[in-house]
Amino acid sequence: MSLKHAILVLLETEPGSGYDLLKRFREHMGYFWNASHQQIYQQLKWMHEAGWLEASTEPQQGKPDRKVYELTPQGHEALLAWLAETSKPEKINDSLLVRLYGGHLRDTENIRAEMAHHRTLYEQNRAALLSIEQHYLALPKAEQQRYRFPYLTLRRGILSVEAWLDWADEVDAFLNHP
Amino acid sequence: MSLKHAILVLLETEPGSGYDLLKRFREHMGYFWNASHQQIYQQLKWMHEAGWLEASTEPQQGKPDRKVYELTPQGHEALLAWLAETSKPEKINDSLLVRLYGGHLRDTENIRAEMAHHRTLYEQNRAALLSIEQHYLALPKAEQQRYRFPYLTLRRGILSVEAWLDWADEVDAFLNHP
DNA sequence: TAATCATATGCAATTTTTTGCATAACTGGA
DNA sequence: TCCAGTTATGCAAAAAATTGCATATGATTA
Repeated sequence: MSLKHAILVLLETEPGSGYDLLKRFREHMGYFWNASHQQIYQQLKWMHEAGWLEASTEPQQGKPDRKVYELTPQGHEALLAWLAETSKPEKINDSLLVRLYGGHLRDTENIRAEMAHHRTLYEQNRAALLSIEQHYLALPKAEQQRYRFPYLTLRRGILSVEAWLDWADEVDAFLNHP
Repeated sequence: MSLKHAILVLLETEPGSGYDLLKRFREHMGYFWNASHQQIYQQLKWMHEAGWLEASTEPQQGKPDRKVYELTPQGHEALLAWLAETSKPEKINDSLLVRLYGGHLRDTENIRAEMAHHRTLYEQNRAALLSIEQHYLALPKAEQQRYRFPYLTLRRGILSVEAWLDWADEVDAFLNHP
């Protein structure tokens, strides 16, 4: 219900194309928001038709034209209205945990392998997030002030990934002492 | 894509009605799986038509009949096939963080109130999870062994909620020292 | 040199989820 | 006694997300 609003937040900071948004979701919001390119282009189309966004076409040689979107006053209004709403708690659907819940039906080796695979992904993710944090902490105070809210979301990502890894340690210990 | 499989896992442990499943999701899987009653009844209908489930109708006086579902051999097969698949990382879409990312457009009081509201929910959740854990730890060893996989998912819930609360402390400190 | 990855966009069909409505009785508290 | 909550199920429509397909070029790498 709020990919539209996530897009509004990103475009309010800086105008961009669908592809730009895809990269921003992946690079800066990967921990708390995920969207496919199809989803993004669909929503941009809808938002443009609804008058939330204005599009300007940048011709490029050899490649399809880049469509750069930015907020209209109506888009800005829609964003402020959404920010004023009361939010519902996050809806979590984590299939890894469903699969572990049914662990008695599985081979322990299979569980171990799945955990190891996810651990690798989480460790890569942690490294990426910590590197972004280092970059932020090296900024002058004025710049830090500017990115203070994105930084808070980054901290959430870091604490969350670390909690996952702590849990994975518990699971490994558990699987080794049945 | 896997509410069907979450239902299979629950029904494999113990047959039940749609309403039973709703309660089990809420009470035991609330941390990692959420589904509405409409969604559950729709999926049960599909799964029954697909031959994954067998239904028996328990007449009740005054109330609509209770339909108790249990796995057919095909349902069991579908579950095992799903458990053997390699799983994708969890898809997280957390609107609270999108809203915080755009915090510069908001009133600090509004952010504080939203955080306080979610904190209350997480604290209640933590208390509930810790109480289930105490219950588990009081069980005789044999019973603990039986519920070892659900217990691992419970630990995930606990670590995860605690990480959220730690983060909320950071956010509060941050909002008080701008 | 072939294959893959990154850039850049989009349609169409299907599946999944959400929202709104509908029914009906029992139970506990203000 | 009324009101809210719990038990118990479901349909229909709309919105959102996924999957599969389609196009086209430039850069890197095996």
